Parts: sequence; C-alpha cells; structure tokens
Amino acid sequence: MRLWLLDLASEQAGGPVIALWMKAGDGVTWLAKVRYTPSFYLVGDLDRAAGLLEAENLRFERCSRRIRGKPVEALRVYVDREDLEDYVEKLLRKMPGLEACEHDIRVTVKYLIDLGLRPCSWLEVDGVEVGVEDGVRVLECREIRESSEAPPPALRAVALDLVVFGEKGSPRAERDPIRLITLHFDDGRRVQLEGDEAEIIKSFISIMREHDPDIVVGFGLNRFQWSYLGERAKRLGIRLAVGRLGAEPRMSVHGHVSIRGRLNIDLEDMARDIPELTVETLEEFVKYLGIDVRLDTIEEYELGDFWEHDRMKVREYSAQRAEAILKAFNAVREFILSLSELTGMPADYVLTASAGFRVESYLMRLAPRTGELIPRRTEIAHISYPGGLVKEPIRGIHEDVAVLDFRSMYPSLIIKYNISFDTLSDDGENIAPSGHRFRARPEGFLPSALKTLLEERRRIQEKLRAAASGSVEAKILDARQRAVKIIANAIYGYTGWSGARWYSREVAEATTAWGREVIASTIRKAEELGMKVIYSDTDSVFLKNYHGKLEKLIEWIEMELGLEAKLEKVFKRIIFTEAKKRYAGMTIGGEIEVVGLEAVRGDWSGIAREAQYETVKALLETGDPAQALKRAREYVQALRGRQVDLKKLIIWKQITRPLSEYSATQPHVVVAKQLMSEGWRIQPGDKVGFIITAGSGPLYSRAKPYFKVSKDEVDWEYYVEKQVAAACGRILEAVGIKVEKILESGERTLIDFFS
DNA sequence: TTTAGGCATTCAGAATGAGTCTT
DNA sequence: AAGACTCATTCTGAATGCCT
Repeated sequence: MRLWLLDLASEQAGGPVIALWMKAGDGVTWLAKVRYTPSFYLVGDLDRAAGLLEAENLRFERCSRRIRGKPVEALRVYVDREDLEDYVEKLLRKMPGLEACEHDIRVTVKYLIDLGLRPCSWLEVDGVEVGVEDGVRVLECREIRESSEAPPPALRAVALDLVVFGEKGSPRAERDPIRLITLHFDDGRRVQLEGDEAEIIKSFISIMREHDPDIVVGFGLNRFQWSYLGERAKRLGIRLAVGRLGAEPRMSVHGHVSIRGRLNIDLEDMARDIPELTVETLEEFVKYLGIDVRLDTIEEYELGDFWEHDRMKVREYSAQRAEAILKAFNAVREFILSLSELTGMPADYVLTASAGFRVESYLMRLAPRTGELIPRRTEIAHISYPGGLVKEPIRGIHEDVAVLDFRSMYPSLIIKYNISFDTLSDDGENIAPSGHRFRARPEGFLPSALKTLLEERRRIQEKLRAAASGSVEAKILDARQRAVKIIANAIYGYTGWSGARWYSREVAEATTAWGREVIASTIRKAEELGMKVIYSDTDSVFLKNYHGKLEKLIEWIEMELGLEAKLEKVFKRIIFTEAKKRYAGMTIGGEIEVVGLEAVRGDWSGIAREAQYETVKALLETGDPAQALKRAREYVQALRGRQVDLKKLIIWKQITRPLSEYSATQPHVVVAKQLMSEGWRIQPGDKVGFIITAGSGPLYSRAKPYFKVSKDEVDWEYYVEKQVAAACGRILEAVGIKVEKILESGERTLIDFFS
C-alpha cells in the first residue's frame, strides 16, 4: 500500500513503538504501528565493553564506522527502550573510558534515519489492518520502505484564529475569557463561535473531530493560542481533545505544539525567518507573499473597545485573519512540505526549528552513507574568527556602475578545496590562507552534501523550465528548489556554529580565508584590466569603467579561480557615504534601491525613513544635490509646522532579553517596563513602539508608549535634528552639503545677511 | 534549542579637562 | 596656590539591526 507520511510519534508498549500517521491517495487516514529497537554506538576498549554489555544482557554487534572521517571500530548496541539517552548516560558511568554516540537522538528521528525514510514523502507499507479507531484505520506494520516521488495527496486544512483581550493590558489566561473562535476550512466552510466560553470551546472540539482536518494552521499558535486555549479549557474542566484519537495538544521540541495525528503549522514561525520582513505580523507576511486579501488592522489595545461598541468589526477582523492565514498557507504549503521532506523533519516543526537544526537534520540523514557516526551534542565555548572582506567605498555619486557577484561563493569553495571536518589533515594538499590543510580526496562529507544539493537544484530548475508556468507542478518544483537552496547556503554558517554536532571552526575559518583571497585577487585583476573598484563586500564587486572588460574578468574568474561570477545588476547612478554596507542606487530599470541606510532600518521613525528615501530618490533621479536638499527641507518644514501624522513618529525597537538583564538604560526598555507594570505582557522578541516627547532630561525619560502620545506633547525638534536631519544629512554630506543647510529655511532671511 | 562575521549608529554614562570659585 | 566644584567635551560600552 502506498501511503504518505504526515507525522510520527513514539509510544511505549514494552519497548518503543513508532506510530506513523499516514494519508492514502484517497484521503483516508491510516495509523501504522511498528516495533522498533533503537541502537547507539560505543567506542574505546571494546573487549571490556563487550563484557559489561553481556552482563547487562544487551544485544550488540561489532562494526567499522568513522568519526570525522577516521575509521574506528565500534560496538552497535541495541536497547529496547525509549529513554535511550538517560539509560546510556547511566550505563557509561559504569564504563569509564568508553565513549558513546547516537544515544542523544530521539527515537522517532533514529527510526527515520535507520530506515532511510522521510516525512512528507510516499512510502510503500506492508501490514495487516487490525481495526478502526475513531475513524482512523490502524495498521500493524510489517515492512516499510521508500516509494517513488509524487505530489502529496489531498490534505484537509483549517485556519484558526482566536479573539482574546484584557480589560487592561495583555490578556491573561487566568482572567480573560476567549471571546471568539474563527475556523476557516479549505473546502470553504467557515465557522465563528461566540458566546458562553465553555460552549464555544466544546463546539470547537466537536467541529475539529467532525471535520477531522490533517493540518491546523494559524499565526501565533505555538507562542500563544494553543497554550491559551489549553489553559482556558482546563479552568472550565474541558479536555481539549482536538487531536486524533482524542489527544490534547502538548508542548514538543523546538518550542512547538504538537497535536496528535495532525500537522500544527504556525505561519508566524515562517514569518520570523524571512529576512525581508522587519515586522513579523500577519499583515506583513501576507503582503510579502503578494496575496490579495483585505485585512483591517485592529491594534491589541483597541480590541476591547471594539468588542463593546462595534462587535461586527471584530468578527470581520477575525474572519479576515482566518482567510488570510488559509490563503497564505496555500501559497507556502509546497515549500513547507519540501523543506520537511528534504531535512527529514516532520512538517509541523521544521518551521519552528532554526536554520542550524535544519542543516543538521539534513546532514544526519547522509551520515550512514559513509559510515560516519553522528557526534553527540556538546557545549563548546564560542571562538570567533575572521569573516568576509569589506572594502571601503569611494564616497560620492558615481555613474554607470556594474555589480559583479560570485555565485554561491562559500559552497563553491567548500567543494573546490574539499573543505570538510573529515578531510582536515596536517598533510592535506589544499592549504588555506588561514594555514588549515585539507586532503584533496576522497571527497569530504560536506563537499559531497553540497554537490548533491547543487545538482539536485540544477535538476529541479531544469524540470521547472519544462513545466508550464503557474501549474501545480511548477509550484511544487519551485518550492523545492528554494528549500534546497536554503539548506545549501546555510552549511557554511553551520560549521561555524559552536552548538553544531559537526562544529568545525577550522572548516569555517578556512572557507572565509579562501573567500577573502578570492575577492582580493578579483579586485586586483579588475584594476589590472583597467576597471575602477568602487566598493566590495564579501562576494561582490562594484565596478566603474567596466565596458568591454567585464567579460574578461568573468572569464578570468572561471579559468583561473575555477568559480562562477555573474553580472548581478547595473546602477545608472549610485551614491556611497563613507560608510561600508550602506549605499543607494538607481538601476538601469529606474528602480531605487536603498541598502543599509536608515531608510531601510526598522529602528528609525517613519518620517526619517521617508525623508531619507525621498532625498535619495531626488538625488539619484536628477543627479542634482540642490534638488535633494530641497526635498529634505520640506520634511523639516512639515515637522516644524507639526504637519506630520503621529504614526510616522513612532520608533520601534525590539526587546531582545528579559528586561532585568539590561545594563544600559534605553528608551524602549524604560517604556517596556512601564507597559509591563500596567499589565501588558512583554517578552523577548516583542517590538516596543515609542515617541519622544518634549521636556528636559535624557531621552529615556521622555519616551512614551506611542498610543498614549498626543501631538502637543511631541518633541518636534528631536525629530527634526536627530531623525530627519541625521538621516538626510548622511546623504547630503556625501555630495558636499553640510547638515546645517537642511535646518535653514529655503529663503534667505535677514539674519543670513548679517552672519 | 542562537547558521557565520562585519559594520554603522545612537545613547547613556564615565572620564577628562578647562575654567571659576573657595579656602 | 591648592583644592573643590561646574559645565562642556570626549571617549567607551551597550544595544540594535542591518549586509553578504
């Protein structure tokens, strides 16, 4: 029977049993159960170990494996229990001098690795149906193996949104009831539950059981909504039996909430690791995906009022959110399933897991291929090392500048020089500028992983070109190639992460050292060819006077460096301040691109960002500093005339740690403390919005929560000088205009004549 | 349960220094 | 004349969020 693996869990029944939740092509849900005995490895004095294991009555076998490429003799020990880690730790205390590995891997993960199975893929399952439980067909599994690739089966999804609020401050589960539950199923059914809280929670549970969705999707489910629902249900004496076979949600790994038999997918986790999003809200996420859906915003502090005076608006608000969540999910569904399949992590927590764990999960599945043992996770002190090379930009305006980028520089270097933890060797023939040496062959673990990924991506992209654009197949392929790219690009960073199982500072250090050498020699060659290098950062060079020479440089990079570089874009005009990593340009298409400057930073006021953007735009479009100055002055005038919306004065800053851990007094922290004392919940990751008000004393004493400030309290001069003039001044100074010029009014006054 | 390092920038608060007053 | 005090300036570290 061909079944698609939705999720899995382990159970204890006189030894571990793996419960595989699967979907058939016809939409039927199957639960396949299979007995499984996990194992771990011992290395060291094996003869002594063997004696001890026999005394413990454990089954084991001798085998040859590798540790970081070095062949070792090991004992593979089978232990019929779920709590492998604790058990082995205890065992090790009786066997000093022996090392264990692969005992600190969860049983479900071990199972998938051992059998070479992946979630979100089709499997061939042999077994006997032993009954139907709660609509689920249960299978006693005999054999299970990979099956051929095919699109996923139809899956039923439901979007969930809750409305809760506090009379004062954030809602608290011990006090504030759930007011509204909105469910939006992907077959179009919509439900809004409102009224007596016990009743609506019960209805929610029965609707979940009746419609039996495979996927529950929401925004903020893991962080907030499930625990709130759980707490409220508990207080009302209701079992929140929304999982299959009547299970309740439970906290799982990576800060994820698990619901038995269903995928619980929180799009907030996905929003959080999209770098383009500076504010991780549903509104921004939906906008980023380019989804056309109406979303009225109600701020948290307004919810209570609207509930009292305009309840229709709240219902509409929640309905819109649920619809947006469902639409967003449909847009990213294939990506999530692909990432799950590729990394081997179940789809409901692959989003919650950070980049490092995703890479690691991918690598762990490759380890058995070469007999590489999976190292245990250890805590190692973090030592930093040199990274990419950044060349000081040439200040001012430049015309006609080409940007040349290396294509996946670090992955290419890792492959080219066979950089890997298992090829690192004092007699290696590839010698990095950092002095580290790597053997040229056999192919290392990381280069092999990267080659596989890059080839896979090329293969998918080829198929993608053949597929009809906009088709389901094209969508799936595109999602998959993006998943592959993400993992490939994260491998270098993984090797420098001290928490990684395969942490190798040598690998990371050698990679960046070769990278610096490559970019430095490229700069030299470009100059030799008569080009002028305006700026360079890590794997890109900005070139002037490139016509007729660029091709030669690209060819040289290919022939001499064995790497690939590509003309990324051409700026008709570009401006650099003296600062690195900050510039703005206009492409030949007429598009304005601002990089690193205040205009793209989330911790500057809207007015400063807008003013700087407009100043830059005027400068780039006309090439005339006077026009830019004029534009900047308009914003100063507007502020001084108090003609600016309060919203544009809000400065947002993130709370990055518990408030008590701050050593410096800062405006947003002071405001956060104040809000907290008023009953608002503020956690690391939250953004606090404040406005600077007039008065004396340090800034932090004049910062107020944005929703409490009126126009006559504002310190307008602060916004003129420290926000707008500071941001615009940076641009204008680069073209020889002094900041003070912005603060003067356009017309000359009497005072000008006297000074 | 945090992939890496490089970088600019702001603000608070300490350190420094010049100038003035007091003893 | 030496020391105490005030006020302005300079320097340093903490913190944030960007770039590749």
